[in-house]
Amino acid sequence: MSGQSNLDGPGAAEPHRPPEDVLPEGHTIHRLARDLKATLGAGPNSETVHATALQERFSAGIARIDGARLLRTDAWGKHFFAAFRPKDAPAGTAGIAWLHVHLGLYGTFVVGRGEPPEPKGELRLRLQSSRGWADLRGATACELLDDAERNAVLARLGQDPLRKDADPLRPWSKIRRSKVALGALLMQQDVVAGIGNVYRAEILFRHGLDPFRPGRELSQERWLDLWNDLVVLMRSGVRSGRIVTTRPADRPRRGRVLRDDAFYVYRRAGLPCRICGAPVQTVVMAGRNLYWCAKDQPD
DNA sequence: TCTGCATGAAAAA
DNA sequence: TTTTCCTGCAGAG
Repeated sequence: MSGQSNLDGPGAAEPHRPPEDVLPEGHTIHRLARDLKATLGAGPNSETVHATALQERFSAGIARIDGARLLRTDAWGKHFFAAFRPKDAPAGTAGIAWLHVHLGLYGTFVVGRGEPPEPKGELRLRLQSSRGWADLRGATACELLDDAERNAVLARLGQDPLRKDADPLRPWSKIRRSKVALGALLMQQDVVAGIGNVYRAEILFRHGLDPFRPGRELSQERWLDLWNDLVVLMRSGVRSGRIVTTRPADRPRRGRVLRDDAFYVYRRAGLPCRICGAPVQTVVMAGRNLYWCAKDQPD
């Protein structure tokens, strides 16, 4: 759970509980970038933002963006960036300070309008304007970067299906030569940025692909099919704030998708496959639990 | 109350 | 490949 916003519901100023089924992968971070900008306000003439680092150990230098103007927000894969112009910085692009956040496994960045709730628990960073607030907890990375340092982070990342200018042939040039299993390749952020353990399992199922098959045995046509599907699924994830990969025809109930119906194989070890009824398999691959159906993923 | 596990990734070995 | 780190929750007892 993380990167949620409560912009959609009524009473948005109230502290809210995140939906149980929010699983932060790349879509969460893109949604966060959008919500944070909309909530705090961003641009060259926007009001300044109050930044409070409540765990200085993880937030060295954050004081520099206290009273700074938020210019814009951005996401690449699972990395969140916010551009600030500090009070003492000259006009132009020089002196821009980038807040870089990576939520890791436990991080949450909760955004809300109106007055923020009383800070409690392990609050790491709070951003606040007259319009709203954003509270960060538990993130792996929370730091200020200059342009060069930000570029170094971006240089380590592969193409992000959620970015309009993403080129699927760039990851393909790695995959087509790789002996590494497809299920491991998809988790490598320098191949495709933003896929996490849920999208990995689900996209392989949707395309009938054997997670153990080496990348180089995949055809370009099937790779592009997979990529295009990823774009659709992840964009839907940004809109709804949750991951749903099952097709309506494969769900037992109509209406709002229940958590139990949202996935084909993720966390369904031992349960019957929605298509063939065979038990869903699980094994640790690339350090994470992989789920798949041996019968429906033969290729 | 205690334990283990979870959406991640860097460091250590 | 294994360990480590950050937090919150569910399930066991």
